[in-house]
Parts: sequence; C-alpha cells; structure tokens
Amino acid sequence: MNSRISLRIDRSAANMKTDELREAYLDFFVSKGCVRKPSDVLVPDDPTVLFTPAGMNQFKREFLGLGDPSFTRATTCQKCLRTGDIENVGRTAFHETLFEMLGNFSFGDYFKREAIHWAWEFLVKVLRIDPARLSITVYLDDDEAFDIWEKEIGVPRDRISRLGEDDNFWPAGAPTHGPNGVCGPCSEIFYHGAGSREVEIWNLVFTQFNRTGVNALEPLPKKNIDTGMGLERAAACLQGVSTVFDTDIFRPIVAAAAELLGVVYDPSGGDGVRIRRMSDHSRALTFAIHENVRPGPQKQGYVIRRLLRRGVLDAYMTGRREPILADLVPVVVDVMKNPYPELAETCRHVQNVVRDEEERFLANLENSLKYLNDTFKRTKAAGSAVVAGRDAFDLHSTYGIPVEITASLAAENDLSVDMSGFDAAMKDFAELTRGTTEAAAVFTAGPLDALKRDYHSGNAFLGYETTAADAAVIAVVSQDRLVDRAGTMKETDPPIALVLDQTPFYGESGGQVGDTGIIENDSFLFRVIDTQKENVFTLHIGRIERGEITVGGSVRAAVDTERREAIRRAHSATHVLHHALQTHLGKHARQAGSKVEPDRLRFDFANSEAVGKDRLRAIEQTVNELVLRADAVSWSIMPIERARELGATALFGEKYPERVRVVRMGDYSLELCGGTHLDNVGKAGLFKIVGEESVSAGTRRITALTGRAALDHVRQEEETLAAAASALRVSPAQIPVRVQALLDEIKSLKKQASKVKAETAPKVSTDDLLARAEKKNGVSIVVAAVEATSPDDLRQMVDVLRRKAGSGLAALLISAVDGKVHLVAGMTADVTDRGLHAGLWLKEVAPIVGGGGGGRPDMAQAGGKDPARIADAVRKAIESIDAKVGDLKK
RNA sequence: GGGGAUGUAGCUCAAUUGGGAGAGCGUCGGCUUUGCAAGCCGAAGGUUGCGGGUUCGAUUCCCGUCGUCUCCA
Repeated sequence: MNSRISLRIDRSAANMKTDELREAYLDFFVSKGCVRKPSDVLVPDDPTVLFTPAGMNQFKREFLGLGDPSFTRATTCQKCLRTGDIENVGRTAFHETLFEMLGNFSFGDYFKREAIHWAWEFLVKVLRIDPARLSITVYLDDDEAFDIWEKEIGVPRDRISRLGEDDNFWPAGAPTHGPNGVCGPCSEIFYHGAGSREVEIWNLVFTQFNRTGVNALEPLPKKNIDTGMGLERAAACLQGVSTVFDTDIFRPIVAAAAELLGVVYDPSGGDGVRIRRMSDHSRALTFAIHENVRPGPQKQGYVIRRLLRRGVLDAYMTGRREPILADLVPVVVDVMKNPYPELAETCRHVQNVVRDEEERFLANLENSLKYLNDTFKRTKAAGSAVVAGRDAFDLHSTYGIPVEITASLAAENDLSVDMSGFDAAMKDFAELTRGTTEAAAVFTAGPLDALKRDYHSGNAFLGYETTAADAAVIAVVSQDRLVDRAGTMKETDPPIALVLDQTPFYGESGGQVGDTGIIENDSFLFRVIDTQKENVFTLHIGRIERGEITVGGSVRAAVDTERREAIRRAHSATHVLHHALQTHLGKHARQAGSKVEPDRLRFDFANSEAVGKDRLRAIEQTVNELVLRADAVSWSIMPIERARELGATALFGEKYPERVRVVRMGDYSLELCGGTHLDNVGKAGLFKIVGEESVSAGTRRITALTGRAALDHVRQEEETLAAAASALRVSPAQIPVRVQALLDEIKSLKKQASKVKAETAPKVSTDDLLARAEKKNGVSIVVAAVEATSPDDLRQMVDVLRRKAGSGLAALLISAVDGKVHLVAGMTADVTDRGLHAGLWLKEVAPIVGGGGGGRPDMAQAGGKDPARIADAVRKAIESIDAKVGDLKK
C-alpha cells in the first residue's frame, strides 16, 4: 500500500487525488514513528465543545501527560466541524464547515526540529512542491524556529516573517488575553499559487508554555507538537485549482447541487455562492446526522438545523419549493466512501432526517406569509416604504423567518428592508441573551487526573462476574477535591465519592443506571446511592454513615443485588425489544438511545410515525415469546473489526475502543454492549409495554416494564378495574357497557332537566312583560326584577323578548341569584341603530347594586353584590332609559 | 441557560377596549343520485393546556407551571 501510493506520487504528485493525499500523509508520519489513530467522532465526549474542532481534540489527555503511555507520537486525519466563519462559506476559496485535518502530534517526544524538518520533507520531497512557492511565518521572538527554518532547512531570510500573538500563537492572543494553561508559539507554512494568492496549508503549534497570568509564561517540562494541515485546501493547491470546491472530492457535489437547481454552475455567477454553500453544508449534514445528531432547538442539533436551513433557503431563493438537500446526501456518501465507508450504512436514514427537516422548514416558510403580510400592511399604513429593521428582526427571532425572505417578499410589495437596523437589532439581542461566556480553559485537570499517573488504566470492573468483592480505597473525592480521609456525615451533607482499585459496582453508562449498595470495613460503613463513571474511574457516590474512611484502607464492596437483578432483567429485555422492533417495523428502527433502570426501560428508536396499538401488541408478544424460549445469554471480548464482521449491532456516532464486548442472545441478538445482563433471557419474566410516544421528529420512545414491576403494574390495573366494577355493581367485563349506559342516561336526564326548567322558570311570562311595557318615542321599555336561576336564564328571557317584540324594544331584567345580582339588558337592532346602547345603559344601573358591567350595543350583562337594592336599580334603569329615549331623534 | 411567540372541537384557525365559545374541513345520520363524486338538511363533538389571582363576570388581564415553535448561547 505504502509503496503503491509512493509510486503514484512519483508519477504525478501534481495531480494527486484527495484520497491519495490523505493516505500519503498518514503513511509518511507512520514512517516517522507516529501511531496512526482513527479520526475521533464528530461529536466527542467533551463538554467544552459541540463538535470536534481540530485534530488535537482527541489528544487533550495525552498533552497533559495523562493519556495512554504506550505511544508518544501520533498521526490522524480528523473530521472537524466549525461554524465560526459560516458567513464566509461559499464566498471564499477555502472556508468550510466540515473539513478534514491532517495532523501529527508529539506528547513530550519530538519537538521543533523534527516537526519542521518533516513538514518540509513531506511538502517538498513527497508532494514535490516547488520550495519557491512556500513561505514561512514564526512567532515574534521564536528565534529557535526561525533558525531551524533559515539555517537548517535553508529557507531564505526574506521568506520568513515574524508575526504577533494574534497570528502566530495558540490559542490566538493567549499571552495577553488568556486563557491560562498550555499554550505556545506557532509557525505556519504558506503556499503561493498562480497569481498573488497565498494559502496557509500547514500550522505547527509548539506547545511549550503554561500561562499563569498576563504575559506570564512558564516553560513546560514536557513540550508537545500539534500540527495541522487542511486536507481540502492542500488538495486544491496540489490539483492546481483555485478553491476547495474545484477539488475532486467537491466537484461531484457541486455539479449535483447545480443540477438540482436546474442551472449550469458558473463559479462567478450569482448562484455560485448558493451552490457552493449547499455543497459544503450537505457534507456537514451528512457526517453529523450519520452520528445521530438530529436537527433540533439546542446544541449540536441547532447547529445542524441552521446549516440545513441555510441550504434550503439558498434553494428557496432560486425558486425551489421542495426538499433538495436530501438528494445531495448520496453524492456526499459516494465521494467520501473510501475513507468513510460506514456512511453508506446510514445513507437512507440521513436522507430521511434531512428531508423531514427540509419539509418542516418549507412549511414554516409558507406559514410565515401571514406574518409578513401583517408587517407589510403595518409598514404601509404608517406611510413608510421601508420595513423597520426591528420588525424584520422580530419576524426572524420569533417566527424564524430569515431576513432574506422578508427582503425578497418586501421587494414584491414595493418595500425595502432596513438592513442596518436589522443588524443593529441582532446585535442588541446577542448582547441581551449572552450568557456567561468566559474563555474556558482548553485543558483542565480535574481532581482525578493526579490519580491517573498511578492508575493510568483506571480501576478494574468485576461486576460481570460478581456483585461483591474486596478492594482498596485509592481516592476519596469531597467537593471536587482529593482528600486523605473523611468522617461520618449527616444526611444533608453533600455526598462524596470513593474510588476503589477494583469494584463490582457498575457506573452509569450506555443508558444503564449506576448501582447502589454498601462499601464497608470494620471501621466504617459507606452507603452508595449512585455510581458514575468519570473517564477510566468508577465513582461510588454516597455518604459515610458510620466511622471514618482513609485512603489505602481495604474494604468490602457489595452491590444491592436485588436491584442489580432487576436492572439485568430490564437491560436484557432491551436487547430483545430492539430485535422485536426490527422484525416488526423494519431495519430502520434502530436504537437512538435508551435508559435502563430496575425493571424499567425506556427505548428510543428511529421511526417516523406512531407505532400503533396493533403493532405495539405484536412487538410485546414477540418479546414475551422470546423470553419464554429462555435462550442463554453469553458475551465475549473481541476486536472491533471482528464484531463488525459478525454483524453486531452498534450505535452510530459512538466511539468504541479497539476491543469491544459483544453480548449474544440465542441466535437473534448480537450487540456491542458494556452493560450487565442476565445469563438466560427467560429470567426477564413478564415484559409489559406501558407507553409509546414521540420524543422528537422521527424518533419514538417505548417505555416498558419487566419482572416484578411488570407484575405489579398488571396487578394495579386489575385492582383499578375491580374497584370500578364494584362501584358499578357489575363484573369487570361489563364495565364498558355499563359506563356507556350511564353516560346515555346522564345525557337524557340533562336534556329533560333543561326542558323542565324552561317550562317552569319564569314566574313572569315574557308576554306579560311586553304587555306592561311602557311605550315612548317608538320604543317599548321593559324593565323588571324577575326570578331566574342563572345569568343564562336572564339572557334567554331577553332573547325571547327581543324575538317576540321584533323591533322597538329596550329591555333590562334584574334577578337575585345566590346572594348576588345579575342584570341583562337587550335591544332590538332598530333601537341600537338609533343610538341606544345596552352596555352603556347597564353601566349606569349596575353601580346601584354594587357592581359593574358592560357588553355590546344589542346585548349586555352585569353583576352586583347587593340584592337589597334591586328595587332602586329598577327605578334607576327606568329613569335612565326614559331620559335617553326622550332625547332620541325620530 | 436566556429572549420572543404560541396552546380554543379530531384537523386548520376565528372570537372586535373583559360581556352569549364559533367557522371551514373531517366524523355520524337523513334526503337527492342507477352507482360514485358532489349537493342539500341535520347532529354529535369543548373542564378554551394545567393551577392560582384580579373582576359582578376571564378564551381575553396578572402570576406560576407544563408542552410546542423560534432566535441566541
């Protein structure tokens, strides 16, 4: 392999394919003694970053001297994702969101001299780049690097420049602005292509200092090397093209994007930026979603959603109204299939996720037309031809309407958008919502890191074979600090953590909760309330109930076995469920996450729709049938490649070690899993699904019970049913019929009751009221205190009056109900047309009985608290309406 | 984690400064039609997310809470 690549290079390094360049680099540094490590996942187990930003990310611990000591030099091709320069993507020659970084790393091993010599050797000897096309930068006072370049390599003085901390220090500006911690000067290599363009293709970081304050740099005892060479931009240089989008791994994507838009790709044309951006974003989407990142409102999901929406927007602005990025996914998969063959396995799934989100966003855009029209109307009503930046921003922040859409539709309405106002509003908003964003230290050493020097591979885990073991206390962590001893604690004290040299306790991982139990010896008793994993150590979290713990003491560690058994049941059942889901729903129903607790499990899986009652029942049935078969469960440790060959189920986007544990059940289930399992599936007992729901678009969640919890659940339902049956005095089987009969009866009784009320309620008939009405100026006035049971009654009476009178009526009825007073006034349409208002009338009357009221001109209601003054209110009502009717024009 | 929006019938949404909870689609029944599509008539379907408060009266106002959408970190 090595020699074949070299041959190709000899023949034509100038036209090297990107795949060849990647291999050539890795081979070259392997020949220099570096261990070739696979790319870390894009979403690393590192809370300080959302996505892997650089090749060194997976070696943070090694840089601290806490890593695997079996190697001190490494080389990788790392997939990285950055969105810091997202605005430039597609506009410039080299900015990308997803890119691959070629790197070589030294952890206290080789340093400046070798790093510089090898960089040069690779570029000039292997890639055969003309030295005249290369120039160098070093940090201001880094004479060591300068001298190596000038005296040893022979680079002319005028091709080496010294730059300040913003350009040639890592992290940028660190001496002055921090953060504290490991840092150092860099040296960059620039390639000068045709014309005056120069491209930074190589960055050597010499981490040789520990920063403790402003410009306070202490030399590190062990110096490190961290180099990066951008794969795509280097490929572009070698292939003699001017942008990464013209390289062999981008051209097919760009061509496909152009074709989907129905245009010919013109690099300098108006659609050029859009096409390049879509091409770039489709790569990032494919890789991230392959690792099970889903577009969503937070964290990684939000970054992905933004990328996707920008891509869709580009297509939208060129007139496309249907999903289009999903069709680019297979193109990306094909172009990247040599280094990343695993992409092919999830291609369909990734496409579905992308298409779903595209449809969601397009629907969103359709919905937004309403809000846009409102805004345009308001703008025009205010006599302006410019949509305020603030309004455009509100549309953006509240409804997710991109300002590009607002501007485009505004133009169709002969309006423009105040873009600088928009930017200002955006800035204010960022100011407002900015959280505590301090420059977090890139390297932080926790309390357990000191421990790693002595126990670099962590503590042994005995929990697969036993639940109790003798062990030694190797650390006690209290309030994030290592302590030598700890005494008896109160229940309200914050818990502490114990680390043992070996333990049967399972630390929470892979969805399985941590064990609980007891750690003790003659002098103390420690109750473990939870067990967590931190890197290679198992933390037993809990409180000392008696005595004192000292580091180094020997102890007996015993897991709560009953609880552990219940966890084993639930975990094994999870694997069986996974298998059953794939049989009933299809291969796409892959695990997307799980939580395993004592006799209770939650299982998330990919499925675009609700599973439905029937299929859910069939799935439950299948699991129980398999439990009844009582197949043996076995497990073994094997190399990851072997596990893949056997077809073991693994989660995408998980980083697995080189040797993995594979759990087998009968002839149907084979999964990579570190959890604790039953030795026989039959021990799971009854399996009962108790819930199925959606967690996010395209992902469903099943909640189920096993063993005792399942039995308890069934019993409880039985009891509920029995209680209902006894209350209804029927057998449980007859409950549905009985309930239906009761509901029918209630309904007919209600109907009957309202009928009776209507017949008996008014003591005074509406006819009487009308007959006694005083007529004045063409208006019949009805004001009366009546008996009614509710405000509704009064309303109905007023309605009847209005209907019977037909026209020329003003009525106001008052009634005392439950110690309160209700008033309702109503008028026929012709009377309101003449200027009378039922609401205003009531407003004058209601205060008499200690209340208020109002309503529409034709119908109003009011209330009061003083029934004793109803007679006064009646007088006031007559007075008031008399006056008003008298004032009426004819 | 923070800002904004939103939650009303199975679905999509109304409800004018706080004053009778509605429409369209869908469902069911009847009529019309050779049948279908459609049409006409009618009916069922609501603790207005949940919990407090203000008020004579809250879908509407205030506070809290839960869910969804959205922008930012």
